[in-house]
Amino acid sequence: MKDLSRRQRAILDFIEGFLRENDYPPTIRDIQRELGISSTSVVDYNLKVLEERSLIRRNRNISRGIELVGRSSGRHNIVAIPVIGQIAAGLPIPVPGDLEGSDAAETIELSTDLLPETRDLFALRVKGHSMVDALINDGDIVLLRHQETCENGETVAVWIKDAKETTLKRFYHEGERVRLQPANVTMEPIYTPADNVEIQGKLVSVVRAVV
Amino acid sequence: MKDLSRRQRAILDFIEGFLRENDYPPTIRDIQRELGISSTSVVDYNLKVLEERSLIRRNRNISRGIELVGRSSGRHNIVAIPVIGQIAAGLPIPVPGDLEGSDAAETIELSTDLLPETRDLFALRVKGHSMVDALINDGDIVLLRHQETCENGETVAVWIKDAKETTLKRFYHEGERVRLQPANVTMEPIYTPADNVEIQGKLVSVVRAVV
DNA sequence: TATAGGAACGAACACTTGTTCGTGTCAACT
DNA sequence: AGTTGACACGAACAAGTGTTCGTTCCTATA
Repeated sequence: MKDLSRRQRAILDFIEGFLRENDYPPTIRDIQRELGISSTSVVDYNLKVLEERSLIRRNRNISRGIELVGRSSGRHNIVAIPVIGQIAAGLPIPVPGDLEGSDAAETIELSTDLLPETRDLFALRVKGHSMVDALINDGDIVLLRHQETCENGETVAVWIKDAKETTLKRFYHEGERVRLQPANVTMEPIYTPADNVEIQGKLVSVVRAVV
Repeated sequence: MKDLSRRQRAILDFIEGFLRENDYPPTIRDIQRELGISSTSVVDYNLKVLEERSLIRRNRNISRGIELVGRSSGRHNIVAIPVIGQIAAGLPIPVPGDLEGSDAAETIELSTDLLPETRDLFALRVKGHSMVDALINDGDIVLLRHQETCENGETVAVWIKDAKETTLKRFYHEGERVRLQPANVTMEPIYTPADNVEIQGKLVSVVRAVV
């Protein structure tokens, strides 16, 4: 494939920047003015070239109908997940009261390609070192999906009633009892009666920002 | 603040959805058609109301000049970081050859509020369990900033020459030797001569998508 | 030198889109 | 009944914007 001309690259860059700034695409005349091109038809000509190489998509009969195909600055599949509290060994985890309250205190934004699905998600900040056996550190953010049951082998946040603590383990039904298996393969599982645990949510992702 | 009328809420919802679909804002007539409103001036009237409550921003003299203020579907501070390879105990990590090659194989998108800064970043997928002492699991993605020196206490990817392996540890200069401290507090540090290590990059973040 | 095609030019044209204005409806209040 | 204000209507207008077309410039190739 032939290289883009300098002008075509400049147009592409401008569109990208414009979209980043403005939330709406530029017009042909915006491009013309910015690049000092004397005619709109030149812009149109070059846009057609860009379109043929499917670097952009153009929506005819529509003003400002330019979309970036590479979408590196276009629309993202981003979800904002509310960080509704903390999770620590000795505390029950907060209940996702108003998942829809979009103006919550804090949110974490993740692209959906990291997430199998995005419904019923909430996030908690980990306090303390009680979950190092799940390879989760103090200060990490865990993403959970709210659910009260789970399949064997899923990692879930469970409240252990008699010990009065929350933990993150792989969960296995084994008849009358359950096995809670640490993610860290070198550590031993916990066995406890099935009615001694309450599943709080399923672990979906862990994000650690290193200071 | 008074409630929005049903019509105003419908308009707001439509704009939001349209923006999610289309990469460009709707026109007044798009809104009119969708909501079955008989006149563009009604839409204009209601948009003015929405604007007064600063739920949207309107760019006059510009077609499709509607921007959402809540920006829940607006522009995000998202960076796409290239996943340039794998990191494993026995292998040197790949060098970020062409960081600018935007059409690389895979990228991971993160919002910048998780990242102190976004320059020189690259990502590696972790293979194997050799980094559990840094609370990093097989399959995790580590974000590194390319640098060859570091401050005491920073977690860095180091190549240990005589052992011929890569590891992620907190790094401390201690005179002639260096101390490599696992993140897991229960594990012992490694001491080795300073000229036996090569710093590959500084750990910035860890992302784990749980299957 | 002649020719062809890529790239650019300028202007006119037509469609798209926001704005305005006079009017109408309806409920709440005086 | 009269008044007011929020909301809606329809139509005409004006500005914004994409498209088209004839033309020119330039370089490569025969």
